[in-house]
Amino acid sequence: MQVKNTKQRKHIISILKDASRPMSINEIYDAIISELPRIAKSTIYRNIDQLFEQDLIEKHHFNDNEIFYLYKENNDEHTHFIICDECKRTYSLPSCPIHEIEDYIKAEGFTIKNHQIQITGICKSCAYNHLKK
Amino acid sequence: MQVKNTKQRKHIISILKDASRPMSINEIYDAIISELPRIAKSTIYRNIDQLFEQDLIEKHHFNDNEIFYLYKENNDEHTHFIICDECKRTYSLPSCPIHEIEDYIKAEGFTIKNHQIQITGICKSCAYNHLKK
DNA sequence: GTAAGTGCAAAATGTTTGCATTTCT
DNA sequence: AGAAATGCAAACATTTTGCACTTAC
Repeated sequence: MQVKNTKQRKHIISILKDASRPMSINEIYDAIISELPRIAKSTIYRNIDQLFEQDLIEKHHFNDNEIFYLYKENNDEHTHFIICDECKRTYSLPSCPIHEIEDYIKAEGFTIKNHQIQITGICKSCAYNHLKK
Repeated sequence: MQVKNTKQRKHIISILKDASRPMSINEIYDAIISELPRIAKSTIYRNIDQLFEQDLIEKHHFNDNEIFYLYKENNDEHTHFIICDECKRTYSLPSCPIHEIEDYIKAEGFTIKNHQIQITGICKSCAYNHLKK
């Protein structure tokens, strides 16, 4: 099945590429609607599904039901992030912790397709600000 | 606000306590329906919300929208899970990969409050079923 | 007795699907 | 021209809400 490079698709990709953080369907929709006022949300769903199938984007779950999508190219070195609950700044991890247990998982006959890590807490500078108060 | 120990609540808690893996709303519903045929799903939603507020259960997201709930008491040893994209069965990890990098994170002055891991893929038996076809 | 919780139905959300039409190639 | 994608509306699925009734305390 051949993928066609429609203007809707181009817009969606360009929005995801420009984003420095994972975006939800609604955020993508809001970002695109001014340029393509007639775009249907189903078009975004279908494109997102396709981009995921093509392994061009990754899914990120944060708090609740909403799923956020990140263009993989923007996460080349396979970085994971820790997020400060207060200032929402992200800090990257020096390595992928999953790597450590990959062999075990493989040995169990499980093939990893995807993985995600969320670490939240309080960063150094927010903790410091607390002390000052 | 006082929490009442209704039979619905007791059943939900007992199902979660008996479960060795995180369960979805539908799984809880299916497990309970034979004993309480008139229970409404909204009752389960409301109880789950309450249990979460009370910090008795934790939420686990895997790849798609469904959220799975695990009784905290059952996860004392701090287990993480991997889930098969196909059969949705969960398998537990032998150790917490975050532990490995905890020292690094602490050294950076970051205090971890919470963390989550999602690993998805295809399990041994689903892969085997593919081969047979 | 009273506040909290339940069941039910309806509403609100979020996602998917069918189909006629349009757009890429 | 033909396959793939779109927009729209309707279908589906999931979660939340309003309300009269029931239950735990």
